Amino acid sequence: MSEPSSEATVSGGISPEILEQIRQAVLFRGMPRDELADLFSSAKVDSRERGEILFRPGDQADRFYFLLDGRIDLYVESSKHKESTIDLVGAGEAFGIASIFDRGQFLHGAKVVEPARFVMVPAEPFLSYLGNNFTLVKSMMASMSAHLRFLVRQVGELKLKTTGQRLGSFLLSLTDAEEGEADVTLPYDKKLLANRLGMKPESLSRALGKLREYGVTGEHDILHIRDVDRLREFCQEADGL
Amino acid sequence: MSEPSSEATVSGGISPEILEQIRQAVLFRGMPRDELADLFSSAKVDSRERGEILFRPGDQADRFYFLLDGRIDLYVESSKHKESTIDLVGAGEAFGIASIFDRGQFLHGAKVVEPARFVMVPAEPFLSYLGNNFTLVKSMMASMSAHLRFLVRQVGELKLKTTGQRLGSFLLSLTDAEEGEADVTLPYDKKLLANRLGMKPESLSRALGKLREYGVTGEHDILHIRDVDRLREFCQEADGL
DNA sequence: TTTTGTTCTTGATCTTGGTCAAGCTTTCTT
DNA sequence: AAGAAAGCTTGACCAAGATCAAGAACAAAA
Repeated sequence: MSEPSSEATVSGGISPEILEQIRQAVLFRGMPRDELADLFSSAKVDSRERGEILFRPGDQADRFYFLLDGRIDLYVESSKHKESTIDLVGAGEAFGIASIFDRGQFLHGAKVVEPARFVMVPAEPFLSYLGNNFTLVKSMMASMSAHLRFLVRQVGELKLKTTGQRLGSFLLSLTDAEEGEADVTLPYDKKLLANRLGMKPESLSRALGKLREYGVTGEHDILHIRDVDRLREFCQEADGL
Repeated sequence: MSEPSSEATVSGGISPEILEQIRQAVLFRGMPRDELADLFSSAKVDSRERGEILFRPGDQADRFYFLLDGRIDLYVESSKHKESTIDLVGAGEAFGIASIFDRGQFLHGAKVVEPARFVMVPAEPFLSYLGNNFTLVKSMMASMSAHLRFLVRQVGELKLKTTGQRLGSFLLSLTDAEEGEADVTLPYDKKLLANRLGMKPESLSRALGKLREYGVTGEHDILHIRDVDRLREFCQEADGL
């Protein structure tokens, strides 16, 4: 199920439209257009179908990616047969950047789960460019710290929260509402979501059932939270609390 | 059980001996002595007893630490009553650095588990110094990537390994041996280790028992691995493999 | 429309690891 | 040395979630 496979669509340079899209991303926000063009001069746009693998954990990390469209599953594997989703990245996000600083090996694999169009950026010119641009350095550090925070949280949640609480926390992360009611739309299908949350699809179903007691209703991928506070309280409560 | 508490030992500047010790650490390896002295000019040496807390998750991150002696537990908390160890740091390691890039808040808390002597470094002068030193920037990025790798691995292990496999992987990480037999010494007591591995002390005991079937013997904190390959195989095997 | 395949849910059962309780060392106090 | 307090292990039980199996809802294809 899925191989590196031959290239599907490769267009040479980067169009101004795409550059503009990149300039909207947190990481490159507001960079001068010409510098950005320079930085991405050796980048390539490409696209891949569902199931294809961009790189595996341990592959040589001489490049990073910026996702224009679709969705990518970042995963680790324990054996050939079992893999676990670390994060799901959507349009407008960069991925694989941290790996190029580590030891030239990708920390995780990347697999297409929704047909994806992306920019592939070679590491070398990028690295030498970084030396002259401390602003970019700082935003990269901030971005890496945010990833650290994300993972630190995830480790904490895996260790001491139930399936219901993990799902609840995830739902809460989808809304800006601080109190009262809220509607959220699940950003990807339940099989992916289950894996992302470290559980089986069956358990996700049951977790959703349990949340009904706490005011979460709805069908398909659109859910209604009757009381954000109430749900938050449930998600934070420890057993003997 | 533990409060920020008043300062125990605070000596003004940083002695040349300590600077030399810092210069041995990965992060600052081989930096010119005078630059290092400059960088740490506003740092302070301090020490704290077991149980004291250096900072809590969410505290303002206007500083980072370098541990000279002792041991620190980096943790997250789900409620007031439950906390989970993210990592245990030992002498010669820096901690809290990533947080200062994020949003000025510590990602995790830090609690002394073995009487600790450390250097506290204010963030501000450090940050402005970074702008002129790309070498340091790169080693910091590498260090943050290493942390990311550590956490990515941990998430993967928590999601798809059993207690026995997690303990086995940890033991393997303590030895350089690629094959044959090996002796390892547990670096901290079993209660801490259990929490670090995301399980209860009772489960750690039983996990150790299970590993006996795979050639792990010994008493107290000194263990003998009869065959590293055999253990590694056990740790990587998925159920249906 | 019927067929086929996919996603999601539900139920029954089993495994893992947590909880509670007891006992055994080892170490620290006094 | 005696007592107290940790640290560690073991056993009995329980609960959360995985697994297995079946069925419902829905979508794409014939």
